[in-house]
Amino acid sequence: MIRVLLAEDQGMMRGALALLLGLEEDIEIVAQVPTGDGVLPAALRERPDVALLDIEMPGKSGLDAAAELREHLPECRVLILTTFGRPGYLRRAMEAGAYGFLVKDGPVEELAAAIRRVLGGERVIDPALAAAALSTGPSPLTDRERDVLAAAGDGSTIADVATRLHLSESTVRNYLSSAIGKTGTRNRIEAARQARHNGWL
Amino acid sequence: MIRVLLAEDQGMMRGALALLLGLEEDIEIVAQVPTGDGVLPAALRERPDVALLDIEMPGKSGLDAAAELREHLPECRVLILTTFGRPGYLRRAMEAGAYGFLVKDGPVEELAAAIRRVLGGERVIDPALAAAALSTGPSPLTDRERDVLAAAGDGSTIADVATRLHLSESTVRNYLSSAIGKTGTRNRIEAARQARHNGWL
DNA sequence: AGCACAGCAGGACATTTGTCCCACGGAACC
DNA sequence: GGTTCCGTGGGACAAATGTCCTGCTGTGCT
Repeated sequence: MIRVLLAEDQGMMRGALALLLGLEEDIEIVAQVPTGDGVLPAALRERPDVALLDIEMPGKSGLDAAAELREHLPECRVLILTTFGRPGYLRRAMEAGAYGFLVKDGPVEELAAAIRRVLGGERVIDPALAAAALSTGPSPLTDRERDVLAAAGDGSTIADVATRLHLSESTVRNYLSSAIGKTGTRNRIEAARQARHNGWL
Repeated sequence: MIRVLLAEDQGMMRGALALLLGLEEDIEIVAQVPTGDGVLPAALRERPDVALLDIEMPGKSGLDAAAELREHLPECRVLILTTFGRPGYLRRAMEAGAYGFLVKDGPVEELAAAIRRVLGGERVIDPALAAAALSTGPSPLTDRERDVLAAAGDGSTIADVATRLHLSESTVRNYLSSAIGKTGTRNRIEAARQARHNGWL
């Protein structure tokens, strides 16, 4: 029996996947968690063979959870399952020690197959996505540029961001300008969109 | 047998739901479509009893598809299934003649139950969501304000929007200013966020 | 006929945003 | 010891944005 932990915030998706995987004779869902923070405790308790992690979740992201798992439960194989095939996500997933990266667009049959392959030590990655990740390259943004861009992307003014990050307005302007330059966009909104699209935030 | 049409763009979700509903003894998935445009043709061909429609899909939205169904196949009951419980979505779903409105957060068991209830002529709506929809009120935006806000919310400049909508820059500025005022926000980005959040776009 | 309101457009003005300078301290890497 | 980044700030300036006003048309309602 392959013991699987399932982390996914959307109730219906989580329930459907659990039910579905439960139908496989060799797979057993030993834990279901709806948040990123719940992953490590549940994993330490249940010791699953494979962790199936969504990225966008309340609390910690699935990528952060993957990094935690590698540190505290390295024998547990991580399989990322996400809505968005962002190049930066794939890159970060690999850096966090994930064994596989699936997008939710594919057919469901892929899922059980991927779990088995990952358990066998194989890497499971959509080739097209891998190519995109390589051609996009790593994020050109520095840490602070990323922070500022993330904080400014929701319509906050420069003054807001400065207050929130304890920076001067000048500094915020400078980081934004630099982020806009590096992303080749025309303003902070496009820059934030672009960065988000690439999985850089 | 309840004949169900399933429209959902995300492959894994669609597959999982189809499999799941197929397990129910009284439910049969007679069509699966990944786009809004595919709904009506498939419905006319298969004559389902219930149409289970996602809202955010490529092509037509599920809300538009619901309106089409009411016109061309009024005996088919529409059940909206969406990720986002936006007040404006619920309002528009009701106006489009939907019988039920479910968010994907709930448990999967809800789904089959909702299908049966909708077929029985019952309305299925999350009470909390209904309250939110009523308290939020209808969209205060005029058609053009909505168009302009939607076109400007992605980082486009005023000049871009003016060109795209064949308006003068002055007009675009005026609509934006008015939309910002009506939403009680500070700039176009916040206004667009707010409007999107309420399901007004 | 009168009124309100949507759609459209222009002008004037203040504020915000984006760009390009400069500067300083610290860390990392020769 | 020098060089090159990053993080942090300031100032000056141009461009974009947001506000407020005026004006015109058409439609619908009373």
